[in-house]
Amino acid sequence: MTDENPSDESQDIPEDAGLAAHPITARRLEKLSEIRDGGGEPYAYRFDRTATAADLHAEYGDLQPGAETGRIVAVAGRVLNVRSFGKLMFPVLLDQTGRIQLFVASNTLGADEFERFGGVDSGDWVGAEGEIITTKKGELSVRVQSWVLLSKSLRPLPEKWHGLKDVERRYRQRYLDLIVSDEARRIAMTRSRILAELRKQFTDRGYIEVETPVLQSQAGGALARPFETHHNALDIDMYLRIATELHLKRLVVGGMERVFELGRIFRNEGVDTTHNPEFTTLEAYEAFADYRDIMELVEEVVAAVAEAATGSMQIEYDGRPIDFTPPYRRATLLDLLSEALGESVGFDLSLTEMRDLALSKGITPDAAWGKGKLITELYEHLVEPNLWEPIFVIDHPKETSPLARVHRRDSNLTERFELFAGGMELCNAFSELIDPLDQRERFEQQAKAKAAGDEEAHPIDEDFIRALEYGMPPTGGLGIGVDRLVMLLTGQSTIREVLLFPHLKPETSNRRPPPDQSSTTIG
RNA sequence: GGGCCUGUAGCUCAAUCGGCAGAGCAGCGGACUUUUAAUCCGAAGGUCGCGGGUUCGAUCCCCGCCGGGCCCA
Repeated sequence: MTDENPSDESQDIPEDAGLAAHPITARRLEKLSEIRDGGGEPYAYRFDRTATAADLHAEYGDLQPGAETGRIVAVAGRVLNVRSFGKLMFPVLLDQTGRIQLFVASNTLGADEFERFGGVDSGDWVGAEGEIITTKKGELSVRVQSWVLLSKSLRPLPEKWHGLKDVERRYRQRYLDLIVSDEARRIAMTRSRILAELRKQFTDRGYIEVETPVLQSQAGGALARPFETHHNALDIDMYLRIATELHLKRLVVGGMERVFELGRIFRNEGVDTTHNPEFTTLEAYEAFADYRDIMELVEEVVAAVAEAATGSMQIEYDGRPIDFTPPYRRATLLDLLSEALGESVGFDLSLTEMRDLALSKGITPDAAWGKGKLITELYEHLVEPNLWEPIFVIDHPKETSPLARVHRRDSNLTERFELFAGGMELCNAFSELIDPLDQRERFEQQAKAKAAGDEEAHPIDEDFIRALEYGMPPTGGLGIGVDRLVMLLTGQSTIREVLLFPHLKPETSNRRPPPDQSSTTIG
């Protein structure tokens, strides 16, 4: 969304006048003019790089101190800091692959070029060409024979040793975080590898990757509040999707037997360490499969992704080991609950008995809750917090699973599973509900809840029912919470660390007081 | 939504039981041809998040607001 309101105070970071107002940035503006006055260009158009930092360390990492290779390379990167001596400088360059030191000597470069290099500030982008050598102390370096300023930096970098600690600024100005934090770069790279491996796993199995609408006139496929927006030309309210489920299933109806979508969804709810308003899911649907087939699929995919991300199926999270080697334990929700309670619980209990049980565990049941909801609440309170090793929790109550197919052996239950690991729900999957008449009934129940004030209740999607009426093959479906998977595999305890740009409240200026309402004139 | 913590120099952090706000690093000036947080000398650098109140005097106490973190619902 763009904000065209010119009176908005979002521009609290000083532009030109502000940079001139502070000695550090003023000096850099001055250098910028000096470069231009001397006929130089502080912002280059391109540079021919012949080696990255990682290339050099891989090829020449074991040279002895004082080595000369005779090989000339051109490197490029951001100057992190410059250790400067009288006629020598040791700038450290950072590129996407890592660091490489430059060796800048007056007698190699010539007095004039050496002096010009003296004007380089930390943060500047520089390209340099020279021989690969090691210094007396053995540091692999490029002995600069020629260099070019690629981009002048006008702001100082955070301190080299402590880096950027201010969590808020690390999120708001992720570019700075990426410059100074190896960990921030590592997480970003690992996330990319995880996404790539997920894609590979599904495409290798014959799944077709598709894209379905983000903007919808009705948001379905999950129980959540959507973001609302408006289509001006059509003059209709629209919603951002809260799931990709219903469109993907339409595609299965259309005969696309294996489809998946890896994409962003949006839920209008609170923000905490595991929730961001927009997040990434992978949903996959496979015709002729049931939830047991999907469990096998998930085991293989998760294990492969763990291996791709960390190099191993055994990882550590929050100081505790997790082993992603298949197969994973499978247990029904009712068995797990019974185990936690020390007594057998099931739908044979009366509603009253179950409400009393809930009350005795500190849960205050809502009048509208049926047995299924009570069981789910008890399970969430007593079982979920203790799940750690990968486990498939299976056969959830029908009442709390409006999109899953009824269990073939128990009409109170559905054929559904959730994969838990490291205390987090990673996947949710079902034998999909393909009976259009059953689906309509489920929707109608949701409509009643909605009428009763449940804002997260599912709307009736007539076209989806119509699609089912044309006939959907038996299908197993799956949703993976990609951000949580990334958290687990990168060892992060908050979702904000695995999102490059996590949601934060807008930054507002505190430089000026808010407009005085009494003096505001409204036309 | 509730509780606790938090915002001070470019960065990382001190301090002031209410009385001229400090350090390290960075930056600036100087010395230095092999550094690895280089070292040494010197001079600088502040809207103490924003607004109000109490007070002779507020960065500190009180109220409100804004942002952030953690825990709980």
